[in-house]
Amino acid sequence: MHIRKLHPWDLDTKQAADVQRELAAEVILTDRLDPIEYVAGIDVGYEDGNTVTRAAVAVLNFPSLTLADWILVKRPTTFPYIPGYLSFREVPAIIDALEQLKVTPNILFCDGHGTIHPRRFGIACHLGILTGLPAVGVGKTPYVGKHDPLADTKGSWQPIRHKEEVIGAAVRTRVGVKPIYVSPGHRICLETAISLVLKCTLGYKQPETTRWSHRLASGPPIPEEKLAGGLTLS
DNA sequence: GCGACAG
DNA sequence: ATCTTGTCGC
Repeated sequence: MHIRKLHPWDLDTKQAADVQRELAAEVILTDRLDPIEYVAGIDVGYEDGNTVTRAAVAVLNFPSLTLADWILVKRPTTFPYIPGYLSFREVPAIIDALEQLKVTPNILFCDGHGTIHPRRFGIACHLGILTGLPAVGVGKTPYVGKHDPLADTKGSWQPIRHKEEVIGAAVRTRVGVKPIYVSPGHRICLETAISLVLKCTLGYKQPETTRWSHRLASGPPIPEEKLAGGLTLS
């Protein structure tokens, strides 16, 4: 798939913030989805004391959630982790991975936030704008904003507000477990994003997309036969 | 000025 | 993110 090159990556935080404010204006927060046949999970891991970045993408058939395609790429780490600028550290490697995919996904599920961000431009928004694809942010911990307590039932959720604005939601995907944080990245509204995340979630806290990509990016090497295709995470 | 701070 | 022991529950 082809990805737009809208700006350089070797920027300081001042310049990066300008890029974020500029591109945030392009983000679409209403549904402009194509029929969903493939859902991609994206995650990044690190090796060798953070000097090597590993970007993984797992494309699952929807709604069966079996593996349709996957890719894992490694490249030198070029940007430090700075809250608010995660995409400048992880997106370059993710782009390398997406370009090598054989199956083009209809939507991207990113490990990290979308509009749950100081400037409303988290990594899911950045990937959505660069690829032009619908994108959703799926985070494990809160970042900015507050929300009321969640009911302890599967599927319950509460809006997250920041500066008089609803920017995402805390979603309980499993009883007795802390919620995950969902926010739109691009071409999708919050309610649809939550619904889709729940449809991709089976018996675990994280949706299957995240579980696959996380295992590829951070887990031990996976035997070829286990990745042959059409399989379910075990 | 002080505290908080996605992965 | 990564490292890493012990512990609780199905």
